[in-house]
Amino acid sequence: MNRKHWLMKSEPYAYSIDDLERDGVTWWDGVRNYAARNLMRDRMRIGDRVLFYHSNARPPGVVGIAEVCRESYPDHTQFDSESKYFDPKASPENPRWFMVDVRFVEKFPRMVSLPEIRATPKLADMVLVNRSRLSVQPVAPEEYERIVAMAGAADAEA
DNA sequence: GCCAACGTTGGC
DNA sequence: GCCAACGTTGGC
Repeated sequence: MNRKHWLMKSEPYAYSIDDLERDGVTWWDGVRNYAARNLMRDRMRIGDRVLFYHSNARPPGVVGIAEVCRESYPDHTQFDSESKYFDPKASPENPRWFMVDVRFVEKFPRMVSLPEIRATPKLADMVLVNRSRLSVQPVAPEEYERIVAMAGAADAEA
């Protein structure tokens, strides 16, 4: 299977891995960055694995795994004038922002923190380390497997 | 709470 | 199309 790997950031105060475990599935609304949008819209496929990252946490880090379970469709919050994600330039006929759905796979036995990731030479090329602001980003297969191993998790690919 | 990095907007 | 001003992300 040609599964790809991603990392998606969420502030745990807004939506945490525990929220995803409770909900089972969630839509990934609110992405308003073109590079991140393009990855969701054009590249993400059902079955791709997602490292779930808690940003703005102390410490920040990867806390679990999710899986893409619905491919890109318009993010409805762009049409909602009450939403903080409202985009007046978007319309249902001409949507600008897209999202995917992700399904809970597992919560790690322990977080793999950003300081640990930075301290791991084989993770030095991660987008996370080099382009800190991208909230949806690709992860190399070997990076994914290393982080799963560092978390003491069962092999999520098995 | 600060602020560096960097993405976006808009005037020209 | 450039680039200055501005806004946001996110680590610390």
